[in-house]
Amino acid sequence: MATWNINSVVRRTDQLLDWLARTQPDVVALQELKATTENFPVQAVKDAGYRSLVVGERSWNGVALLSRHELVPVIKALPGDASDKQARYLEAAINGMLFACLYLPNGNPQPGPKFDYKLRWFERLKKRTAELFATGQPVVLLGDWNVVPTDADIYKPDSWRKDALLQPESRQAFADVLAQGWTDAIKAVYPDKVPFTFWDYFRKHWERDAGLRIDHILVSSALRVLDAGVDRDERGAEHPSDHAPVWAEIELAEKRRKKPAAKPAVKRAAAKKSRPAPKPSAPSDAPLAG
DNA sequence: ATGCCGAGCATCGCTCGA
Repeated sequence: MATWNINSVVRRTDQLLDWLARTQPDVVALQELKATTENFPVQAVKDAGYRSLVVGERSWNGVALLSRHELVPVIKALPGDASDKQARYLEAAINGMLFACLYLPNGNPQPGPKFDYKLRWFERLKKRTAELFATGQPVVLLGDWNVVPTDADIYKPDSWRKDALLQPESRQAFADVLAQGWTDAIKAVYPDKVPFTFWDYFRKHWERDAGLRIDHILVSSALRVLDAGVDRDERGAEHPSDHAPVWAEIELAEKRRKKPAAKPAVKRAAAKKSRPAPKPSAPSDAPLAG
């Protein structure tokens, strides 16, 4: 499975199709479609082997879930404020698991009404994720969280200190979600030095690997993370999104008791940890996504 | 303090993103 803030699905349909064909994730969460539901490339995605569930919006926002398997809609908006019409949240059931695709408000400039909206949205999200975790069912939260969780998740924290993504309130809200019991998939695989997921278009930040980690995959306690990573090559492509896809391989936690033998996927994850993070120009890790 | 880049559109100048 994977999550990708694609920054216009119309502008980058070809890149999306190439990436799907190459990496073949089972489930994909997309954010910042910048397209209405009608303008989403449903047929091209279908031809690539994926069903799609889209909550679009003209010009801004927009989220979608793609799946190779049957995809049952659960909710198409974050509960808690019927007046909030921004297309930022979507849940679907796939293969007995629940997938939530979220695009958390950016919140800049800060302070101000946009930051207030971000924090209110986060409070609504915390309620929903607490409900989902409490079911004990396998649940995955994927998306652009617009939060740099700690100073270790950004190239140079002091240069972004006033940004909404680094504010103590934003970080506390993210920590509150994690404290419900979720596992941060990237952090689980890279406990020491995490890979970045976003590099803005300015000042050759990509070329300098001056990035941020703001796209996150959180899994519930019914699931176990086998491996995870970032498809950095997509950020180095022609006319790229400013975000790279983040992927994770998971399995049901109960499987561990049934199959105690070591799995190759686990070995691969262990080997990956011992390597230094690749440079932007280096080929990305094998982009297999469960 | 600002623009830097890139995308959408009520398009050639603004808003938004992060």
